[in-house]
Amino acid sequence: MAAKFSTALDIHCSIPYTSDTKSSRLAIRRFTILCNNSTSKSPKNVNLDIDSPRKQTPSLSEQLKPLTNTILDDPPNQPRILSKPKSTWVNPTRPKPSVLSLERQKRSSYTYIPQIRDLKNFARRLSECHFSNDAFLAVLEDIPHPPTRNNALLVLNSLRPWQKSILFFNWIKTQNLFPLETIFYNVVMKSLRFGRQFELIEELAFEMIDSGVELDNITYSTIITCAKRCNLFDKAVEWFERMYKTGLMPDEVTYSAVLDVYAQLGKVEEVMSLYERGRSSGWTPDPVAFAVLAKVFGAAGDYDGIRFVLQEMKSLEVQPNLVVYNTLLEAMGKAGKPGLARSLFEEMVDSGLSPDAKTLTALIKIYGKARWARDALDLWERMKLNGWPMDFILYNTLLSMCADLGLEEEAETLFDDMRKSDHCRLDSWSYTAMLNIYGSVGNAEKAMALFEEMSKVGIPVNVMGCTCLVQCFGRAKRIDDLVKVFEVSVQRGVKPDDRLCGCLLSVVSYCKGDDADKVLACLQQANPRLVTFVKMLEDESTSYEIVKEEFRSILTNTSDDARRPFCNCLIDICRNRNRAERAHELLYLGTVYGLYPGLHTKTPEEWRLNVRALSVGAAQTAFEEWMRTLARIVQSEEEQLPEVLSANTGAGTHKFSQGLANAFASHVEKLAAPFKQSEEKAGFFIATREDVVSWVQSKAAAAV
DNA sequence: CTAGGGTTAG
Repeated sequence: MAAKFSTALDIHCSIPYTSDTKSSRLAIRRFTILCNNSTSKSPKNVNLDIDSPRKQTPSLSEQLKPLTNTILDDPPNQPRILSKPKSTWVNPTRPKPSVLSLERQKRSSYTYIPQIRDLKNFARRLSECHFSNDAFLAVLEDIPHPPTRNNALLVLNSLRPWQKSILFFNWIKTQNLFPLETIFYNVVMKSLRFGRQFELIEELAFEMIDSGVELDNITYSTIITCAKRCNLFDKAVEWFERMYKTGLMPDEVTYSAVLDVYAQLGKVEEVMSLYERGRSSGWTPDPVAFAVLAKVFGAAGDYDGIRFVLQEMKSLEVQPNLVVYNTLLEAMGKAGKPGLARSLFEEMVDSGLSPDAKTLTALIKIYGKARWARDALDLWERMKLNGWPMDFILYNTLLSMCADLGLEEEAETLFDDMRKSDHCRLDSWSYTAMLNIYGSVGNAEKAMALFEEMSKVGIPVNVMGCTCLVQCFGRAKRIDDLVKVFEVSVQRGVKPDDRLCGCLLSVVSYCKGDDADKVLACLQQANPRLVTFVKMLEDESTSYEIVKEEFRSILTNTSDDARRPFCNCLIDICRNRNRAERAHELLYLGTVYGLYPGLHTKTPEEWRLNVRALSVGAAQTAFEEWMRTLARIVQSEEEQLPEVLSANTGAGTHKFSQGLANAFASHVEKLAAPFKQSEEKAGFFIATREDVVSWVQSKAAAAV
C-alpha cells in the first residue's frame, strides 16, 4: 500500500500549478484604471513634461507612487477589461504624456575599411596576449595601420575580454588623435557588460558626463542591462530615471530593457504601468516587449495576464516570433494550462515557425507534469521524425518526463543513447532523473547500481537523488542500504532538506522496531526536533496542548511544500502505532493550520470530502471524522443532509500512486459505511442521504 | 559578443 503523498515521487513530481490569479486581477485592474482614469485623475502625476527640459521631471518612482495610491482606492470588484487599450487623453491644457520616443535611435552607418583583415588579426593578437601592461604594449607596437578613428573602432569592436578593451581604450585616449565619441564608450561598455563589470561601466558613464560626451540610448540600455545582469536592479532603475532627468527620452529598446528589470523583480504592477503608459504614448510594442510581458505573467502563473498578452498582440497585429512563443508556452505551463500550451504550439507550427530546443523543452516538461503521456510521446515521435533540434537540457527534460510518467524502458533507452552520444553527456540531472524513475517503480537493484556508477564516474549525488534512493530502499524494506546511502550522501556534502526529511519520515511510518529506529537515527542527524516529536506522539502521556505547541513550532520551521507531507506522515505514524485519537488531533491541527484547504466542500446538492492530497492514514482519519460529524447531524437533526455525499480519492493518474483509492475502499468496507465506488467517475465514492441516514440509525440501534 | 532589449531543467 503506497501512501500517496508520502512517496518521493509525489514530493518531487507535483508541480505547484497555481490557480491564484490575484496578481492578474491587480494587473488587469491596474490596466483598466490606466485606460480610464487619465481624463479624471490628476494628470500631472502621469505626465512626463518634456517641453521644458530645464525643469526637472519627477523620477519614475515618484510617478509610480500616485498610481499605486490610485489603485488602492479602487473598488475591489471592478470587472476586468481585456480589450484593446484606447487612449482617452482629452485634457487639452496638457500634452499627451509621452514616456518613450517612438523612433529608435539611429545607428551610424557602416564604413568600409579595406585593411579589415590586418586589423582583425591584430585585435586577435591583442586579445590573446598576456594581461600585463607590458605584454599589451609590446603587441601594440605592431599595429599594422595607423590608429585612425575607424581603425581604432574596428579593433575595439573585436577585442575581448573586457580587460583588453579597457587597456586599448585607455591607450587610444593617451594617443589623443581624435575625440572619443559616444560610440567608443558604448563599445567598451558592451565588453565590460560581458564581464559583468558594473562598477567600471558606471565609472565610464560618469567620465562621459564629466567630459561632456553625450550619453545616448545605446549607452543607457547597456548600463541598464549590465546592472540587471549583476542583479543591481535599483541601479538599473536609477539610470533609467537619470535619463529622463537629463531630458533624454528612452526609445523602445531602452524601454523594454527596463520593463524586463521590473519583470525580473516580479513587479507585475510596475510592468503593466510602464507598458500602459508606453501604449498611451502611441507605442506599438514589438515582439521583444511582448516576450517580457509574457515572462512576467508566466512567473506569476497568471493565466489572465497571458491571455491579455495574446490578445494585445492580436489586436495590434504583432506576429509572435519564436522567443515570444517559447516564453508564452513556458508561461502556460506555469499557469497550469497544458491544453492551451498544446494548441498554442500547433498555432506556432501552422504559422510556419519551426520549434527549437527551448520550445520542445517547455512542452515536454508541461506534458510530463500534467501526466499527459500520449501527448508527450507523440511529440517525442514528431521530434525524431522532423529532426527538430535537441540539446542536453532537452535530453534531460525527456528523462524527467519519463520519470513523471513512469516510462522506465523509454528512459533506459534514452539514457543509453545519451551515454553513447558524442554531443551530449550524462550529468547529475540525467542520473537524478533515472534515480527518480527507479525510486518510483521500486527497482532497488538498478537504483543501487546507478548510485555506485555515479561515485565511480565522479558525479555527486544531490539531495534529490538521495531522496529518491531513500524512497526506493524504504519501499523495498532494504533499510541497511537506505542507511548506507544516506550516510554516504551526507558525508559527500548532501545537505538534507525538508523533502528528504519527509521521505525519511514516511519510511518511519511503515517500518517497525529496529528498522524504524535505524531510519529515525538518520532523521536525527537531519532534523532532531522531528524525531523528538515522533517520540512525543508515541508517548500516551503527552498532552494535547504540548502536541499542539510543538507541532506548530515544527511547521513554522518547515518549508511550505513539505508541511502537508509532514502532517500526513505523522498521522500515518500515529495510526500504525495504535494512536488513532492522536491521528485525529493532528488532522484537526493540520486543518487549522491550513494544510488541507478544501478538504470538505458543500453545495446544496452535495457534500464532498476531498482526500486526494492525503496519505492513506490521513484519508482514513478524515473519513472517520466525517462519519462522526454526519452521525451527529443525523441524530441531532440540526441540519438537513444533501441528496448526495461523496468522497474523492482521485483516480491516481500516476502509474505508481494508485494505492489511495484501494486503501480507501477497504477502509470504507471495514467501517461498513454505505459509500460505493462510482462506476462512471473514477476515484469517487458516493452515498445517498437515505443510505447515510439509515446507516447511522442502525448503528445507533446496535449500540443500545 | 562587430555600439543597445526578450526564452530552456527536480
